[in-house]
Amino acid sequence: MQPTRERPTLEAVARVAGVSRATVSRVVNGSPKVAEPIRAAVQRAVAELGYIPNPAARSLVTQRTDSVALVLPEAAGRVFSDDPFFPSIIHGVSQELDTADKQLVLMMTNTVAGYERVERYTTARHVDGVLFASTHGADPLPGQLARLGIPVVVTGRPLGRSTVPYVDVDHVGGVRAAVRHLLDAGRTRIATIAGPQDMIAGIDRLAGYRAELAGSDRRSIVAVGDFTRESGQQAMRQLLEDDPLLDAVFVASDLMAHGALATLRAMGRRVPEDVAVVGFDDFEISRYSDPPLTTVRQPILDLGRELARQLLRAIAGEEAAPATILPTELVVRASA
Amino acid sequence: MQPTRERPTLEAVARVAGVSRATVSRVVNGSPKVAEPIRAAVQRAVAELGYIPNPAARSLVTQRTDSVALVLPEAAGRVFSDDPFFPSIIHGVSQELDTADKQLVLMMTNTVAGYERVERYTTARHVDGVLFASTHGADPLPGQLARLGIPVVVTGRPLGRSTVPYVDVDHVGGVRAAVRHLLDAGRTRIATIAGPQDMIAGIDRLAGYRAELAGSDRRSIVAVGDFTRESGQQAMRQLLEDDPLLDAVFVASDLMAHGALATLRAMGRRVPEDVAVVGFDDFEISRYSDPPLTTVRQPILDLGRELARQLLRAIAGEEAAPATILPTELVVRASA
DNA sequence: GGTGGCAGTGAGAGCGCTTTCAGTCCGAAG
DNA sequence: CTTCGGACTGAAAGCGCTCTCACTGCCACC
Repeated sequence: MQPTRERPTLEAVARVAGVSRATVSRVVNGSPKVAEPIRAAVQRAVAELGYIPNPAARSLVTQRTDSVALVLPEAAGRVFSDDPFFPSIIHGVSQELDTADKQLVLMMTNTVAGYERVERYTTARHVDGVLFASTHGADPLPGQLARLGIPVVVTGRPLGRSTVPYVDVDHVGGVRAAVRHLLDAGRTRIATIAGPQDMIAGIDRLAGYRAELAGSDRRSIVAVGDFTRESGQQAMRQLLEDDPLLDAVFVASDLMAHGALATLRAMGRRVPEDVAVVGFDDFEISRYSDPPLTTVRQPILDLGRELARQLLRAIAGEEAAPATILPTELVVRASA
Repeated sequence: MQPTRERPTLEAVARVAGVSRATVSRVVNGSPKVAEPIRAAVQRAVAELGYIPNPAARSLVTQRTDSVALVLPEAAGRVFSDDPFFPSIIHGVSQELDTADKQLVLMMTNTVAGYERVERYTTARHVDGVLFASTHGADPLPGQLARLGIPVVVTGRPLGRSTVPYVDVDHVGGVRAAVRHLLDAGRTRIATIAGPQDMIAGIDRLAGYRAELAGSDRRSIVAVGDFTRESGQQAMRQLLEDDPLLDAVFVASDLMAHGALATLRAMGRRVPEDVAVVGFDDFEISRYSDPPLTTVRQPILDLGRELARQLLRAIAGEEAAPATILPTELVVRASA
């Protein structure tokens, strides 16, 4: 429409303020070595012209972009159906980045092509650092970028030996508390619906279940799901078939727990009278299920924030902690 | 760590290929006017050096950034608790942007400071265009940016007279179908839980309810919520108090509908025998409620995609459609 | 055998900013 | 009254890329 009014440049501001470009630059970037009256004059000129620095020009010379990428695997529907995990991560990351005045570039991938795009984009130094959330298996990209000297932080302890800094929650501790709760309540046949065994969250939660059970004389009864509601439904059926007399089940995710609840209801089991159920996540929805779900709370928002914080630290050149573990906590409601 | 190996520049590639920078630039950008043998030589050099163009340098001269911003209001918890609306929008936008090889910069705001950041960032031409999702009331920023000549598209018909292009769903049509369904089933006292009246979605859905009811001899019974589960619970109590004999309720969002379901259960009403309930959204969760929720499906993913598509069109200089309306559809399940 | 025209290529001028590096100007010290 | 140092300021060199414009061959045409 409008002939896009010329955006003022440093040059223009310098002219108006009667100083050199260098001085304006110093004022804009808050250098301390500018005399007060001149600083004021420049600021007046900046305000008058509505000057805003051109980010491209700036990053061309500074080699910084003041933005970071958050890479999410766009795994089969999981990402954004009704699983609030990624949204919370995004939210947390965004909050933290805001305070540092950095931009958030979101990248979702599943296809090989998309993967390559991420690689190109990040190695092109289009961003100052990269965050990876919830990668399956042993993803090589984080390590690869790290080796190129690009700051990287991932969620979840990496599988295999990787030296990439990560942030995770205390899966094992949370699960053990959950299973202990079940044991303390006198439950004798405690089953579990585990998560995918190519993700650290799935692996660790199963390990926690086994570890706590090992201290008792109960045997383990295991079915595996993929964190989705359907898989929880399915796995619960399996479990009931394997041991019709089970009286408790620890489910490795809230969504699967809700699936399990549905199956139990369909099979005529009362919760918690016949079967106690404990989940893992503490999603909002679990406060409203019937019955409300006892679950292990993991601080996902904080996970996102911590993730960003560590990356910012690395970008600033500080040594990032190689590992940060956030606490989990059992939230007791009606289901167990 | 590693002394960040020098990234090769155009210059380096030109030297290796034995041509000028201009020619390399042409090859990299796919200009057709380069002789085949030279093109091949350049491509070989590019591959050999692992050359990736510096985006900052490029956008400094082209005035393009190949990225667009998506602005979300970080309204009181709503954004990312367990409401999959924004996640779906993001997902849709992201998909469409991917195919155009553009980057997605996510910006969340609620504070005035954040708002100003968005303004600075977007007017600094840090992005090629801006998408706004679900703004409350008559937000001035979209119009303001549009006036600066920056491509903008918003979700939801803007309140007030604004000329900003928008994408929305057919709220009224969907609601009318829902209410008609209730009427056809012989329900006589049909109430509604409306959404916030400072959002077009809230306004239009209430209008649809009134419009359809106007064709019958039924009177309207209205309570207002804010799209959250809690407000739905609350509003349902209100409604039951206002008219203990109501036998149906159209709820303007699925989350509120689930709240209403909880209240109805608590008050001893059977659904759908005593009270029929219809929601609006068709979130994943509504397939699993007890009973499964009859609801109006709105294609949120498509909304996001269309949003991005319109913006890309505008960025490409094509005339964007001033308004795009996506269809809604009644999905009948057990609750009505 | 000129003259045009065209396809392909290269030189060079920036895009708007940061950052040395070399002053300039003063007050303090000798 | 020099001399020095400190505190500022400005000139200018790029950062890596695109794109105009001029130029070189070459072929077609009269």
